Amino acid sequence: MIALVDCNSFYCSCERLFRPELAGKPVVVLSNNDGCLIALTPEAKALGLEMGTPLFKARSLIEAHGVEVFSSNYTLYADLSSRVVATLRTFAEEMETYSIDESFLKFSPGVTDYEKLGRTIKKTVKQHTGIPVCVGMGPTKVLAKLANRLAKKRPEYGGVMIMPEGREREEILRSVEVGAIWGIGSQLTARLSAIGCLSAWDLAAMNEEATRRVLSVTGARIAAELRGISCLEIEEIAPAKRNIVTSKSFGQAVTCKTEMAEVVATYMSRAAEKMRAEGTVTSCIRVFVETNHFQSKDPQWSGAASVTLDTASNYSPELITASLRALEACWREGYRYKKAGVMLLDLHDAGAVQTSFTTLGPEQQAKRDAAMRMLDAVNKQHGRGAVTVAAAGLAPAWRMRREKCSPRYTTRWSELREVKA
DNA sequence: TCTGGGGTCCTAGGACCC
DNA sequence: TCTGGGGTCCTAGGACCC
Repeated sequence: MIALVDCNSFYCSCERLFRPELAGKPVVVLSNNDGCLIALTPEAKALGLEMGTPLFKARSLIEAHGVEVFSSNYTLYADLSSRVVATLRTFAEEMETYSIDESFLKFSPGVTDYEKLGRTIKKTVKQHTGIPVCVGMGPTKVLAKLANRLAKKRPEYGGVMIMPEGREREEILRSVEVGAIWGIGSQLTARLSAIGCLSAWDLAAMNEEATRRVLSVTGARIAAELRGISCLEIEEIAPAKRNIVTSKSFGQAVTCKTEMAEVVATYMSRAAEKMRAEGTVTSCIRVFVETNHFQSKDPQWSGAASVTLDTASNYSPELITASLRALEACWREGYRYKKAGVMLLDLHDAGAVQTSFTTLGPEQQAKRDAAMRMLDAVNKQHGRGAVTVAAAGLAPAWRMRREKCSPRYTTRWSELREVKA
C-alpha cells in the first residue's frame, strides 16, 4: 500500500501557523512579484477567488471581504516542509518527497488497519508541526493520488481515504472525471473526451494499445496504475537535476543593458549555487530576456543565446562571464524588458569532468572549490545575498515586489515571533 | 499600473552516418 | 525513366506536474 500525504493549502497554512487569529478566515498567498494568487484557503475559494488569478483582477473581491494577503515566503515554507517530512519519515519504510507539500509513503508489511494508520499520521503531523494534511492510500501512486484528492474534496472521508477494491472501487472511478487523474491535463482530457472516454473508469477500461496510441507511453502507464498495476516506483533518492533554471520577472521594467547585466549576474550566481548544492557542473549555459507579452501595445522581443564551455564548471565567476557573453548575443536595445533567466543545461556529476587543454591544474581547481564552498557557507548562515559578486550590483530597482511578506519566523533569530505573557 | 517559477518526460523531424 | 535502407543523435515543442 502506498500513501500520499498532502498538506492542505500549504502556504496559507504556514502563514496561519504564526497568525492563529486567521484560523477559519480567508487567506491567499501570492506568486513572486506579488503577481498571481497561488495558494488559497477553502474560505478564500468560497468567495470565488481562483488559483492563478492576477492580483489586480482579484483586488475588489479581496478588499470587499477582508481577505488576508501574503507575498510568498519560501524560506518559511521550506523550513516547515522539512518538519513535516521529518515527522512523516517516522511512519514510512520508504518515502519519496514529491514536492514541497506532498510525500509518498510505503509501509512495512504487517499493517492491518490502514484507515487507523492514516488517521494517526494526520493527527501526528498536526500535533508536531501545526500543519493540517490529508492522507490518501491505494496500491499504486496514481490511485493513492486519487484517494488523496477525494480525501480533500469529499467531506465524508474526514481527510483520510483508503481506495477500496473490486465493485466499490469501480463505483468510485465511475464517479471521477478523467481530467481529475494525476497526469491527465486539459489537452489529454479533450483528446479522451473526443473518443468518449470521460471517467477514470473509462480510462482504466481502455485497452493498452489504445491508451498508448492516444496518450503515448506515459498515458498507458497511468491507465495501468488505475487498474492497480504499479508502473511508477517510489524514488527515495531524488536523481540529480539535469537542468537548473533561475528566472524571475522584474518589479520594474529594465531598459538598459548595464542593468540587465546585473540581473543576469545575480541570477547566474543563484543558479550556480543551486548547482553546487547538487554536486554537479555544467558545460552549457543559456540566457534569455523577454518583454511583457501581456502588454500587447508595447513592442515585443524575446531573445535567447547559449554559450558552451570548454571544460564543465560550477565556478560562479567563470559562469557569470559566460552568461554576460550570452547576454551580448541576445540583447536588443530599445525594449522594456520584464523578465530574464539563466539556464544551466547538460549537468553532470562534478566528480566526472571531461578535461581539455584549457582545464585548470588540480591546485588551482582546489582553490576555486574552496572559495565557492566558503561563499555558499556564508550565504547559508547569513541569508541569501549576504556576499555577492560585484557584477550583481547594489540595491537594484528591478528586484521583485514583496509587499506583504511575513517574517522568517523559524530561520532568523531577529524575526522570531514575540509573545506577551 | 499590476499577469509566477521550476522542473520532467515524450515525440517528431532533421542532420548525419554507413 | 530511373533515385535505398537502416540506424543514431540532437533539438524544439508539447504535454504534464506542483
